[in-house]
Amino acid sequence: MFFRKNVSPLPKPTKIRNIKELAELAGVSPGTVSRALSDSGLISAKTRERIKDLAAKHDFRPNAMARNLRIQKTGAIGVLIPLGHETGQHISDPFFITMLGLLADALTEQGYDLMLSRVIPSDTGWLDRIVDSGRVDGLIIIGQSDQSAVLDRVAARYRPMVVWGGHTPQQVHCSVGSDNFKGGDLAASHLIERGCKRIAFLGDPKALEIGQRLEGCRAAMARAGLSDGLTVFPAHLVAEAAQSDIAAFLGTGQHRPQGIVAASDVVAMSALRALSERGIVVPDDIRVIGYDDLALAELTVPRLSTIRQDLTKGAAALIDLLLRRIAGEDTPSLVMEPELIVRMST
Amino acid sequence: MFFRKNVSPLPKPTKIRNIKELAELAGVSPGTVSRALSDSGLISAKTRERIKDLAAKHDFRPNAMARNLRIQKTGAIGVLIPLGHETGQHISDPFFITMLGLLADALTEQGYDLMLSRVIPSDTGWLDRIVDSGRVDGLIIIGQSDQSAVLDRVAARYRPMVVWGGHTPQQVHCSVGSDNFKGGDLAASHLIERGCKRIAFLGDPKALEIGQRLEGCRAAMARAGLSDGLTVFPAHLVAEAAQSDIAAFLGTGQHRPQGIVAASDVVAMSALRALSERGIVVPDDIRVIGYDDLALAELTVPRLSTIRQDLTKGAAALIDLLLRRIAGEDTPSLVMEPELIVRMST
DNA sequence: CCTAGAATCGCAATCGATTGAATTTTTCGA
DNA sequence: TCGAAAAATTCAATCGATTGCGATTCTAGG
Repeated sequence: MFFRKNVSPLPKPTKIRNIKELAELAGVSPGTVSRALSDSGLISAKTRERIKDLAAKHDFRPNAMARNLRIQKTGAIGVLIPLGHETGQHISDPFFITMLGLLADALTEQGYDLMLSRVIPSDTGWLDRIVDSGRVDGLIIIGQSDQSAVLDRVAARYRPMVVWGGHTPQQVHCSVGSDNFKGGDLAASHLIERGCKRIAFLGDPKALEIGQRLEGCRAAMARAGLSDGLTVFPAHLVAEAAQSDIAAFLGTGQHRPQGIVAASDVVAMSALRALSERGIVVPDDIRVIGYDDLALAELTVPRLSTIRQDLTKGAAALIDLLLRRIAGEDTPSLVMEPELIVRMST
Repeated sequence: MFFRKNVSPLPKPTKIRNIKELAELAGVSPGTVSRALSDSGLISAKTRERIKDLAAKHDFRPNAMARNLRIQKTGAIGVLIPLGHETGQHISDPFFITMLGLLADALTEQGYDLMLSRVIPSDTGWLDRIVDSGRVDGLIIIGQSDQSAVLDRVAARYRPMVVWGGHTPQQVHCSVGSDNFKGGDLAASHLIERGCKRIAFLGDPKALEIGQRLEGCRAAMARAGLSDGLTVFPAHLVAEAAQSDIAAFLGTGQHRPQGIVAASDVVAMSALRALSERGIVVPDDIRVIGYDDLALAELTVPRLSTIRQDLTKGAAALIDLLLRRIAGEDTPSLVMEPELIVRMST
């Protein structure tokens, strides 16, 4: 590890620092410049063009902070990732980047900046601090984690906030997500159809969404008269940890499950590898189904069957609802249909 | 897909909107409140505590925009992901989330916000616009992509900017990254040692870093007298695309390579699956080595040998250098040693 | 009890852009 | 050519917090 010098930079000609300087350079008042730059109809076309050209020539752009203060808007949307149910979790989860990428694109398109924060809720006021800081015009929260209470409390006083995750009848906050209960049901039903009688659920049900997926599995098992066949293993979402946990779990010889419902594709991937290393063949010996249908699901060996959540549609909905809330509207939550994707692992 | 109503929210008691209101409520001047809240020594301990308590009781936090304007700082660092060499690329690459997570943690710890932007450089002024918008105190750019010229030009006038990626002797901008040439050399040498005489390089060398890795491979091959044994296949970083490309490439029967150097772990993953589906056994038939050593590399079947870049150290260095640049220092670039990690795929 | 000097606190300018109201300039019909 | 309406521009207040400087209060020594 060593340092290398960079070629040294060049100086630069004088620059316009604010709207006032640009104004006296153009021989008009600051107000006129402001209106010209913002395409106000109150300015004659010729001076507007003149000022715009001048601004372009000096590549001047009005100060965003000053504008924000006056307008009382920041032009930024906060995207929060609460890591409550899993302290010390590093988001190695590709789910986040997929969602983040979609949000970043859509927000940029709408002219908003994206402020990213990972929050590890130490106390109950973490969300209030962010809301009251006045740094964002609205908030998108990815996953309730185990913080539903906090979300509900804040949602009661702060409108421009939308949450990706599960939906419960009594919740106050506006959410977007797939029907996790139905998704879990779909997954378990699929395994049952394939002949599985003993099924393991891998995932930590403390997170709202995952708990709902588990309930869905339970319902499917009950319907099939297999209520006793479901085992829950609260595998962590962290890939490395899940790895050894799953291996240990599957070591329980004769009661080995015939099917695995993983709480996410990443957990499923961990399971696939653990199984492969123990010489257990998927899907012949054990069938595995994931959740999310990330791009990764196509890359596993064998290709992963999974429950698809349409993240593209989800991201679009999150932003649509948020913008409407910023505009003052009171929007309902959105629950999307999950879809069973059958590939090679079941 | 359907909507569900949320429970309606409650009203709230009157709230302090600014420092002035808090001041008259406390019977002091706004200036005093400001000083009290910012722990200025010019205020007596008792009034300071009194005001702080009052602020806490009304959970009042001074407006960030106003503060920013006055202080001439935003408290935010921009993180940019240029997607130049690959139009339409969706960052499904776990590399980004790994880096982003590390940066988010470290920046939060330093009291900075993180503003994320994905940029698809349409013209040559994309970076100037961001710099001049005045929305951030500094910039971290992840990967030069094919935009080195733009980076150099802007670096000449804008100091608080650090780039993750490759380093060239003539570059103007400050960069942090591993020695890609040496990394490529390491990868190819390892395969050569294992007996490979025909090696394929998978990755698009238009991106600076990847081009350097390729050069490293070339050097290793030349040293071993195998200059003719290297084939380059410009596989896209996009997982799905890489998939079919790689499969097509490996269909070229008798000249099939004995080893594959993938430009990243994600590309390597694609290769592994393509091989597996064609019944080609790794490492017996073909050896595969990746680059990055992401968490994913532990989850592939078989576990992926790879060239490790210490992203934790890298992220820390990016931020350290950036903060020093913000403070006015002129920092050199940092080149870290890559490390060969041998697992099961070679 | 008086006063120098330190400890607190208030006053008012400032950051840079926006915008309603006032003012000046232009336009155009009579 | 005059004057009123319309168009263009200027003026000045405002957003909310920070901070140098001046004013006031307090402390303590003589």
